Amino acid sequence: MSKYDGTAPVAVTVDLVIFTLRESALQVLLIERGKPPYMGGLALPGGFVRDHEDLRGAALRELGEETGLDGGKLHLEQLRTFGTPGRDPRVRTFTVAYLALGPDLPTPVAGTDAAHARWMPVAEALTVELAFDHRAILREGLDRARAKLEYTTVAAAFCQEPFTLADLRHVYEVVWDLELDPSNFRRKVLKADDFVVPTGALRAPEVGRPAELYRRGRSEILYPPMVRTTHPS
Amino acid sequence: MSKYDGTAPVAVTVDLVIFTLRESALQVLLIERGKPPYMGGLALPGGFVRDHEDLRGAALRELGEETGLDGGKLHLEQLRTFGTPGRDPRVRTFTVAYLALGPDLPTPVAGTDAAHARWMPVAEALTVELAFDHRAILREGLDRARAKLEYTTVAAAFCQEPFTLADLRHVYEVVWDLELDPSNFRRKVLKADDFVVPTGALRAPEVGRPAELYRRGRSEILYPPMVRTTHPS
DNA sequence: TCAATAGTGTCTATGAGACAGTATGGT
DNA sequence: ACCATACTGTCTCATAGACACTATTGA
Repeated sequence: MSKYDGTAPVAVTVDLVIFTLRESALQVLLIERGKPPYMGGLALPGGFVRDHEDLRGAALRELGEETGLDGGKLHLEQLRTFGTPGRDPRVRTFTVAYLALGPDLPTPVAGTDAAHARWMPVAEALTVELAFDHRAILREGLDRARAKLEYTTVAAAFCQEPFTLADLRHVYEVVWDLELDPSNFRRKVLKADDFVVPTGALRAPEVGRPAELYRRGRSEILYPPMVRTTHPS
Repeated sequence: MSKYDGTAPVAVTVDLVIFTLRESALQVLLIERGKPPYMGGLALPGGFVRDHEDLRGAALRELGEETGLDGGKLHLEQLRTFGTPGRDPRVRTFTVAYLALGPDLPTPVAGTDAAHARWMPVAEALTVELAFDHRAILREGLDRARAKLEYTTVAAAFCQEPFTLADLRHVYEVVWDLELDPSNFRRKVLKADDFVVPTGALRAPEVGRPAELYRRGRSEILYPPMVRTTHPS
């Protein structure tokens, strides 16, 4: 039996991997750190969990502070907890990572905590140096997002309502970095139960035939799943 | 900017949802608590994360202490972190839940921390009262295990090597609580790339034709996935 | 021989990839 | 008229469910 009682000083934080689609690229929100350690370096947004706050609540609060947005409208899910000793040089810190997905979010507003926040394409963010173990967290967020497009309807979380099937297809194409056949994609999405619901309205693009508009349906799972591989043999 | 620095007293623990197959039932390891709170009540095994230990390491250590088994041979993955204020009446406690899967594990040995540990069918464990929020954690562990059988090869983690395809099929049948067609199951498993590898040996059952024996293959993902629904239409 | 389980083969329905063809807007 | 994109339909192939059939053991 250990004499351990968990009273050694530890800190618990939440860190956010916030993805959006901007300019046909998957982008992640990063902040420039205003204090040590890693002062001036780039990091995922996040902060301490407060006394009477649950984990999701802390994530929602940080989301609001960093993006100026009502987090209640975004998809938010817990990713994983990171707690390797030494990941924060100051004190033993456990961080509960969250993944947030949303449609083209506003550029963070000056005069708030988010003043030093900016969007960066994920492909680029994975190559630059990030504070702490944030690169690994980002990597896991990306893997999770990619995987979840397959068997859930979260792709629609990237779309501003109402949206066209082409909008939705672009989400898959950008996140998975491949091209999908428009007609097969359409057949699959419309056959799936309550993935999207038609509004009856149309949207005229810059060129070409106007497209039907949809909203997100009630279903959270996508069955049969969308397949990423063109015959993995 | 918050004046918060995370120095309020908090504890970080790991809790384990350990599943095995015993007597054709999915069972979970529970301990009888020897101290308050919930003294005498049933709970998931777990304990404090130590100073120089990472989260997975803490989970492996607890696994060894509770089951007397080398956790390195089991499947172990992080489930989710629970930290709602008040979930532990003593102090703000965050618990990182882990899911462990293994073949028919030994009954915990007396004279260790595991002296008050016992296996209980999951169906029953979900109906009895458990300490803290352990029922919710157990529920998530079950959901995760069920989901992962679909698109990963973890089902084999429940089988002692070498095993027959019938053994493997029983895992699916017990965890999913349904019956699968033996021949279609066989075709699917053998067609999947490196799910199982033949040993060439046979095992004679109590009755019937001897079955070919297999070991776990290298693949962790199962593609195409095993489907649970008989045409969800 | 029968009972019981392992393993093989086949028919059919469904769904995905490929892609031709039609519809509807702007210029 | 033409172009670009939305949408529809069709052919083919791969895979899953259903299930008949054969194989191999012990009683």
